[in-house]
Amino acid sequence: MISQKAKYALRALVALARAETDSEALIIADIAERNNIPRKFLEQILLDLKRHGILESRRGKHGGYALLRPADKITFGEVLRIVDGPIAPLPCLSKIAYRRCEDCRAEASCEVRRVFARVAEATRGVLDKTTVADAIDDAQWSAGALRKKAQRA
Amino acid sequence: MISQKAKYALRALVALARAETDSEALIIADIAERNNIPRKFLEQILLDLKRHGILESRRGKHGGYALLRPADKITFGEVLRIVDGPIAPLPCLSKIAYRRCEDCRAEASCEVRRVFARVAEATRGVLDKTTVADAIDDAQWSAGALRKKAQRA
DNA sequence: ATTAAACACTACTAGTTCTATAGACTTATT
DNA sequence: AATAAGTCTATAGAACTAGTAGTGTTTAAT
Repeated sequence: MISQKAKYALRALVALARAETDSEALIIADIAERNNIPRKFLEQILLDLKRHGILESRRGKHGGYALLRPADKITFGEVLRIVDGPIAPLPCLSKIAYRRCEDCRAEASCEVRRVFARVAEATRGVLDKTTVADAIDDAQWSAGALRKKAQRA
Repeated sequence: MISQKAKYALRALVALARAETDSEALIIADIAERNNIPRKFLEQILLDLKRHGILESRRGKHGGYALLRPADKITFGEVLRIVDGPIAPLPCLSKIAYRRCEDCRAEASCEVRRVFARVAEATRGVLDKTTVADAIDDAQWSAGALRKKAQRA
C-alpha cells in the first residue's frame, strides 16, 4: 500500500498538470479543497516536491505552485520515491537506498530475494515509465481509445 | 516494502519445502536457528500459516511443522496476503479487502487509481504465479538454466 | 505415571511511522 | 500598510511493527 501522503502528492500533481494546459498557477488552498486534501498537510508535501525539483512556486499575492518540468517528464516512480521512499519490496533490492537484509545469510542465493527481484522489476516497469501526463491521458480515454495508443506507440 | 514477518514466513516455507523432499518434519527451533529468525516470533507466524491452511503440525515429542499442500500449490501471493494483508497498492484496488478511498471524489475516473491498477496487475502477475517450489528451483538454476524453464513451459 | 519435548495461545511493550495540526515567519502585491 | 500567499519547525495522537514473556496443552518415551 502506498501512503496517504503519496496519494495526495500524485493527485496534486495531476491537478497541476491539468492547470498547466491553461498555464495558470494553482494555490495550495484550492488544490487542497478541490481534492479533499488537508491543507496544512499538502503544504508540506508540495514543499517537499519543490525541494526535489518537481515543482516551482511563487510567494505572495498571485503566487502558487506549478510544475517545474512538463508533465510527461515526471514519472510516478520519481514522485513515490520522494514521498514514500524506496519502491523496492526488500531493502536489498532498492536502487536508491540499498541495505543488506541483516538477517539474511547469503544474499546471492536468497530465494525470497530472487522472487521479489522480479516483483521489483515489474512494478518499476510501470512506475518508472508512467508519467503524470500519461495518467491524465489514460483518464480521458474511453475503452476503445486504448487501441489508438497502442497504434501510436 | 514487505514486512520482516513476511520475509520470515517465506524463508520458513522455503525451508519446509526443502525438508519436504526428504519427507521430514521440522521443528520451530531448528527453522528459527538455521534462518536467523526469532524463535517466539516464528511460532506465531507458523501458527498463523497453519490456521490459514498452509501448514500442518504435530505436537509433542517428534512433533514439528510440515507443508499441508505441495510446495507448487503455495504461491507467494497467498502467503503475503495472510501475513501482511492486501497486496494492492491502494485499498480501492484490493481483491481481498476492497475499501473505497474515503477522500476520493470519483473512483471510476481517478487517475491515480488507473495507474496503480496496472501496478497491481503487474505484481500479482508475479506473486500469484510464483510458488514456493518455483522459488527453490530458481535458486538452484544457474544463468543458462532459465532457458530450460522457458522450453519446458 | 512422570517427564521432557514440542506446539498453542494470550498479553504486553518499546519503538517507529503515519497523518496530520499549530503557529510563527517570509515574501510579494496592491 | 494590509493582505495573500508560500516557508519552516515543532508537536501529537493513533496505528503499526517487531518482537518478548509466560502459561497451557499434547505427545512420546521411560
